[in-house]
Amino acid sequence: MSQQRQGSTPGDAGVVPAFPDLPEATIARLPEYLRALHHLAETGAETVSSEGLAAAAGVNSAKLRKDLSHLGSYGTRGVGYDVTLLIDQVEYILGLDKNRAVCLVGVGNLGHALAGYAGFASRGFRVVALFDADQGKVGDTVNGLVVRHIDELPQVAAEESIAIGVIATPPGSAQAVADVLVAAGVTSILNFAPGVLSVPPNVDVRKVDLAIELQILSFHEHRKASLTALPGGRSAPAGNQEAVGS
Amino acid sequence: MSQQRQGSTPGDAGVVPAFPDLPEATIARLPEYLRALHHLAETGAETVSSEGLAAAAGVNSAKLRKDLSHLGSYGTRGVGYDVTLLIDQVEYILGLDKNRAVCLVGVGNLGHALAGYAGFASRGFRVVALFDADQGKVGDTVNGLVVRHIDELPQVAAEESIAIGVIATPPGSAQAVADVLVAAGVTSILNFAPGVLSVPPNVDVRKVDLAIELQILSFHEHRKASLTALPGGRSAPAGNQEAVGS
DNA sequence: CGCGATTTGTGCACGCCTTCACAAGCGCCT
DNA sequence: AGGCGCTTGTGAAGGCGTGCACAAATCGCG
Repeated sequence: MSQQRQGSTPGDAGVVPAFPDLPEATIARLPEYLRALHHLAETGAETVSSEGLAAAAGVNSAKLRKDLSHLGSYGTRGVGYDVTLLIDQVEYILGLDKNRAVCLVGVGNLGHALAGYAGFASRGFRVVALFDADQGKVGDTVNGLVVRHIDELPQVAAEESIAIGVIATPPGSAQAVADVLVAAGVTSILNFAPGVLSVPPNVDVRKVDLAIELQILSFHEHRKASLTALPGGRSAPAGNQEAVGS
Repeated sequence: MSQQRQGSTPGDAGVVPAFPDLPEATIARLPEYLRALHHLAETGAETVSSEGLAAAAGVNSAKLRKDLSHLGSYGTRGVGYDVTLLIDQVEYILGLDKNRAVCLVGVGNLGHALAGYAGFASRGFRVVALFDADQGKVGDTVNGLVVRHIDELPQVAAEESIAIGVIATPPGSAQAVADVLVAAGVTSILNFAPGVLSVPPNVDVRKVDLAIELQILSFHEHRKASLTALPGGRSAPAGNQEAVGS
């Protein structure tokens, strides 16, 4: 899955959450449902069946029904789900009704692209500040935002009440940046740098490693190649003799 | 998990794979182990214990041992794992011993960054061709590569024997690009465009949606906020009366 | 007003994955 | 050469997620 997850602040034991504790797998699919719902709303659909929404989101209809049932009963039997009602409900659960401020650290190759990524703004996230440790980049304007030095992060984070930080630095700087973010009160981090981040248990970290995705695809290429080589009849690549040999 | 997965070509039933069919969860972790191993090798370590490698990769030691046991016995009891031997073995399994050619379609904001992403080259992937449908971008040079028109994709893919394609186009163009890639013989696709791709069952698709990651973090922010609101004693956000009401 | 068509919500079983706990094996020290 | 400590590899148990299949519920029509 290529992401870290942290504990769930069991500090004040005894106080029951009073918040729908959805399965992680369901949470990970809600954004996909939301995207499909917005697409349906644009085409003027009033209601959707679980079958239709499931197809639009690329999942099984039974899975979708079970996922949605976890947030309550928002469908009508015999009819389907009210599109706009469901959109509101999913956005509420995901906390997207509040416009969330995000800061980005590391205005390199990737950070530059992330700062201008339209998909963030269109889904309720505002990138409100850019930081970098390189004085040569401080002062540059990227997508209408001025790059500030990372030393200003604590002050800016407090002013703008930033709760989510994105790390797009080289691997060597990632842990130090994470420490600064945590010290500044950031409680959610999206990390694009390879490697494992160490953070306090109340901070959530999600990791996206672009190279890992390619490596997983490479494995499947390898598997497919070794499969088609045998029945196909071309020269098989000598199996795995030099690799399996003890 | 936010990714699609396709069937496993059960066409020629009866022919046994003769390839270690690892659990998907294990495969997804192998790249992380590999990165940790390379890091250890750079520091001059000869061997690692499962405990040490697990810590470096951010997982449980029992999980790591079970994962590695699926590829065979490459550890020595009482000592640990030979770092270089394990690197070779994991790279062989992932198919990284062959230098894999990758093409990238969509040289926009994100595509520009991906074309220059150092993490690809450093892990055995060569971006050998860039494509775009916009004539205004065709001819530009990005990271030493000339952007070609997408109509040239089939020819170039055949010449360079490209098996992996990366889609970094706007959502509306993603399906059309996927169709072109599949027709050109590409059998693995890494898709950065939001939405569901429809491809033949022998093609593997992995999806990375940057906004989805933020939305998942937003959910956890929402959850954490609603948890600390109750015991803390500030004004609770009125529960979910307008949301739960039928 | 009742009936049938349709679709949601869910109990249940199955399979995958994780985690624990421990036997088996290896090297080192005496 | 023997024993001791350390580490791997794995059997078993538990938990989580998926998918099936069906009862419950709603709408529309006659």
